[in-house]
Amino acid sequence: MKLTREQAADNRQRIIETASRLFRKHGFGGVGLADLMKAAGFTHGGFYNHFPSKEALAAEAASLGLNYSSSKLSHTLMDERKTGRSGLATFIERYLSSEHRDGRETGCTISALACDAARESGEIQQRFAQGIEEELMIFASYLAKGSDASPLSARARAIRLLAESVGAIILARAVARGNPSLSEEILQTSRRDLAKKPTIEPPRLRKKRGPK
Amino acid sequence: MKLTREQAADNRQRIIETASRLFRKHGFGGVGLADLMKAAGFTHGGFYNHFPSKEALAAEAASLGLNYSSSKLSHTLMDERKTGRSGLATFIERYLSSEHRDGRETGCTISALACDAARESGEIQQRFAQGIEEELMIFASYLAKGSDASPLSARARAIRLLAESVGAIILARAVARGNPSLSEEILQTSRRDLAKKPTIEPPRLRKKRGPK
DNA sequence: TGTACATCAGTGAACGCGCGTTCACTGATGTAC
DNA sequence: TGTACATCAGTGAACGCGCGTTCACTGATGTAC
Repeated sequence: MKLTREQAADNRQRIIETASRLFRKHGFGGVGLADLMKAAGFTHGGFYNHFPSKEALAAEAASLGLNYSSSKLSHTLMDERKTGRSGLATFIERYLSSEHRDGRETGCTISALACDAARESGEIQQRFAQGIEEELMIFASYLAKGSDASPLSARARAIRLLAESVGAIILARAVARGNPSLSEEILQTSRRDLAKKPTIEPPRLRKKRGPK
Repeated sequence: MKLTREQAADNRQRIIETASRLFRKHGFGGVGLADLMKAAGFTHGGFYNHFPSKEALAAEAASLGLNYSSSKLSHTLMDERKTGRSGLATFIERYLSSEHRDGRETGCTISALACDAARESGEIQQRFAQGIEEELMIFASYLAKGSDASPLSARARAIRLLAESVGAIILARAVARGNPSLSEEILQTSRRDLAKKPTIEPPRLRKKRGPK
């Protein structure tokens, strides 16, 4: 029952794609290989024809998800020329939506698995580092364009933007079924305020409240 | 070998404290009850004398960790009267330190377990919601004090502050062993820029770069 | 206050189950001649 | 181009292991009288 090389490569890819989705949904430890292979349409014995270990698959699956997110982010930001709408605003609206909160399986790999990655091997952390670095560069290049901010400052703003986006959606997910209105509030607040470029934000009145 | 009620209650508390540490380090699924009970100094058979299930312990352990964080945060912010240093600056410096990044076991429960909580039951998510709400109120009350910002705005700023803090340390942890310098950069950038109150941040020069 | 007994937090062995991994086997593909 | 054989991606059963949970048992505590 040997397959053509092409078919075998396709099957391998299908396993990675399935793993990428299931790991995002349940965590690296939350899916067994048997279920995973079944979801991809195979029996679980054949797993080791493609990968040396579950961890190796986890690394590939992480990379796949991270790469997909990067290219999607890049397109979202660049599309502002077509749509005439701020690419950053579009990103924020989508990323901090309740659909994205409820759709870990098909959403951002960083927000779905960053906590798990903290407990994983250096190999997996390297994949995350590459994915995060890629997204930071995309954000920084976008932020540097059309402003006189130095590249350094654009880089710093990219880091803060990613940190707040990831942090907000993780918080919203952590309370989604425990306090839905708090979850919505977190998303709404972040959506509303992240879209404001910090530099456009009007300086607050400094009328100081006297001591006592 | 029955114990006094007081001793039994102490033992129960010791199990929760041990669980709180180990869950933060390894995740809810990353620690077995046998290891957990052993770490607390017991054989694992006695677990069900104290808790109906592992999940029930997870909920108690989450609450314990979250309550501890809240009271620590409250003290850090209030201590600025004694230390003469901005309580917020002290918090940020500690929270986004490499020590905290490397010390999940004794650090913030939200940043250690928020991703896991997203996959857990409503019961555990309720505990997280309570803990997060508590921290938001502490931040908001601090931010509202000594400024003329409306309570609404203080609340919004509290949400963003928590989101960015949590997001930054989670990102830093996800790449700590895969790209240590990126991890440091994320912490440093967030430390440096989060400490600036957004309103104090000087408006950027608007000298616009001409098209082309 | 003293005695008899129920309580219950411990111990340690056992339960079934699902895990990651291994293995013998299959049979169409790809290759050597 | 045709034949003989090695390759290898599948299948499905099995491996040891650790998991959460259960259970019979222990014996000092706490209680009823």
